[in-house]
Amino acid sequence: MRGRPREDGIDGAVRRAVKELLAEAGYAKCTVDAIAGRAGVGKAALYRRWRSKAELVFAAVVHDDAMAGPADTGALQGDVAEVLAVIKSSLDGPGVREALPGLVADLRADPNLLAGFGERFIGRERAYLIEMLDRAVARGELARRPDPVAVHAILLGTVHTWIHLLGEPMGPVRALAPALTAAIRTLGS
Amino acid sequence: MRGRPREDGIDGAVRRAVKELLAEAGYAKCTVDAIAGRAGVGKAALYRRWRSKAELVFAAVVHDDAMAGPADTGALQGDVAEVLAVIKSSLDGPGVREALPGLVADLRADPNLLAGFGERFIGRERAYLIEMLDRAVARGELARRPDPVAVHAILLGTVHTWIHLLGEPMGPVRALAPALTAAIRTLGS
Amino acid sequence: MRGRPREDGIDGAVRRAVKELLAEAGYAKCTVDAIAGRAGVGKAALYRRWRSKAELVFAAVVHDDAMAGPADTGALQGDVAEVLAVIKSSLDGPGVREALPGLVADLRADPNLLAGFGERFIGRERAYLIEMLDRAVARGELARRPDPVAVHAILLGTVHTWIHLLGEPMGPVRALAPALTAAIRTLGS
Amino acid sequence: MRGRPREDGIDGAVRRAVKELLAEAGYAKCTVDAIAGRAGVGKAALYRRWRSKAELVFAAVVHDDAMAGPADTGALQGDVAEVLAVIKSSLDGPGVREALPGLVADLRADPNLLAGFGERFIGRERAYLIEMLDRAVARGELARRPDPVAVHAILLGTVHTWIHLLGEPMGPVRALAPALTAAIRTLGS
DNA sequence: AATTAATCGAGACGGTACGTCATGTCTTGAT
DNA sequence: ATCAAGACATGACGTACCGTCTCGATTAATT
Repeated sequence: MRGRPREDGIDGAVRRAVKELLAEAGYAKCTVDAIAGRAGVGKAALYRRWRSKAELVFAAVVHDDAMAGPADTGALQGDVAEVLAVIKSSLDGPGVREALPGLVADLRADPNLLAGFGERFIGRERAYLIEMLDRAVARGELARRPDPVAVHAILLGTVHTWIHLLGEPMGPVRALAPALTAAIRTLGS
Repeated sequence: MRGRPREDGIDGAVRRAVKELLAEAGYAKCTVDAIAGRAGVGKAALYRRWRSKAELVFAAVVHDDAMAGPADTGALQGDVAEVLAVIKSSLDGPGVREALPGLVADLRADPNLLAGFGERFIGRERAYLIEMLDRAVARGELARRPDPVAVHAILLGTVHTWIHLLGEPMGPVRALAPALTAAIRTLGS
Repeated sequence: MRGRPREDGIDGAVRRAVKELLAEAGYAKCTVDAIAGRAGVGKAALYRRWRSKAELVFAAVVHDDAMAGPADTGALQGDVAEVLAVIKSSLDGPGVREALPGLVADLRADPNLLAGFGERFIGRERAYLIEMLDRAVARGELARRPDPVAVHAILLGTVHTWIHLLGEPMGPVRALAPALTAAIRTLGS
Repeated sequence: MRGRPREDGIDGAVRRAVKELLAEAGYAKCTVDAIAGRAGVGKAALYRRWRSKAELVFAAVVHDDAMAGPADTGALQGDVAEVLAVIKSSLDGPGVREALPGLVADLRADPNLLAGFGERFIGRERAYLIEMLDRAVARGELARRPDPVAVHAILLGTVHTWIHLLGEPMGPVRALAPALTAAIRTLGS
């Protein structure tokens, strides 16, 4: 016997409720009870799916369809511009802006969460970058592949810090592409 | 009537207690009650000195001598290396590593805190960078002064994200100086 | 169309499970889920038979043969002793001791339940007492029939309170018969 | 250093809130949150004073001023009438009627509570009865002192069961005094 | 034999209460 | 006016229970 299967609509309703509440009220006011109420769902259904509020919000906000796949523009600077756009969209969507700092803070407290985040978010982005760098090497734009961690820090870091630490509006991300491409070229020379 | 003057040893005892608790248990377990207990101090004494837990931990963890002043090395790349070193030391000290994500999260929740932090930390660093960039323009290394916010995002972002988001050990920061200098040159050309 | 008939063994398995859980853990820990699990039965099967946990436990714990029928001993004091014995056996069986206070509490909360209980348990006992009193009047032992509610309160109350409120072991119930018979005689004089 | 002393008004405000809620909505709706809200008190203040909801309601409902002291009327039947009145007032006051079944149920679950109840309520009442019986023996109304537990069961049980189990309105308790006095006389002959 | 319909165990669902914990404020008596 | 101690209001968290509902499988009586 398998028992009653989990209802389909709940995951979606919860994700929607989380994003709405984050946008309306911020991470602090985004209560588990409020989420359940907004989604028309009992708290038990939430904790059956996610082990804590952090996991719940994380799952709602880190959308799986981000980083769909590497886009090959034929030149390193074009690829960098693409990556920057994807990174920005994944850090600046509705809800993410408000949630991310709180989420990153919760990561430190829960090793399980940290591992999941590293694997699902950082790891996938890293793989994308490695492909991009390897293509540039194959094309002859880079003499050797630079340390992917350093490249990751430069690209993700610039966008993430601009949005979440400096607190100033960020213009079009493409404007950064030439400068950051130059940095990558220096690392790969 | 001036009343009893504030006791001297409290600030130091509190800073020590905060750092110990951060190292032992992380930001979440670093409770205000725990801090007061560890420091042998009443909570009122804490809130008489700092307005919130975030201010308290911030004061305990960010050393004021971090941004002592701009060091003029005579060349842009040297200045960048200096700045990176200062940034890293201010983000990677004992306690900061554990505290910073939680601190940044609290910042979002409280606009007052955000303003204070922006002024005291971001603003000072920004001023430092502007001096550095102006010197490079004067020297002829840059055709014009690039947007300081962008430069700030690149330098602070790379270090901050490497340490606090990627979760991988960061090598000597000087190795990044050439690449990030190249980025700045591109922005200022 | 009649569909699949109810399985035979379920009632018995449930009663056994309820009694075991009451004895092991008391009324509070005697959860509906625990009962279902112990009896190897789904919760739906329980709620198909009884409308609430209170009904379920009540049915499991109160044996229907308790109030089999009035026993005519030929004298009021003998009848009282019989009634007391029946009352005690219905309040002191295995499981009842642990369950009754919780059951009575649930009764207060649900008027439907209260009505059902009153009819099935109190009412039947009351009818028995009325028969007994009428026989005594017919015999000439009582001048008139006293208020059956008062008699009920005296007989049931003494046993019920001794067992469930005073918390002290109760000796043979026959010892009480002369005293309580005297009380009834006073009421009926 | 002793710290801030507990506020005086809280105990009283809580007791009042509990009684009001019990009278308005019954034991089930008498939530801890509702009590705290009605009393204008935080939940922490409640759990600082009582370890559970049961202890809280118990303290609010079992008033210490009940059973102020034995009243000597000069005759056993008068004393019995007095005791019955006191017992009834302690079981039928505002709030008690609704709370008692739930409270008695909770007693079974918590041995600490059971001990407290036995000592503070049953024990005090028992002592009262013993005095009453000894006076009757001294007066020559009884040949010997009957078992106080049996007397307790008869007096408390009749009233308690009438109110809380039979669910019928109880007339003036004095009407029971002659009958129950006869029972006691029989036990003490 | 095929259909129909009520049952079965398993377990997810909404609702609601509980008891714990953290923050920032306030109140003692003492210094 | 400050100190240590600790009580206070507020409000979120995660757990537990109840009674309902849904699933696929099983079982008989009716077609």
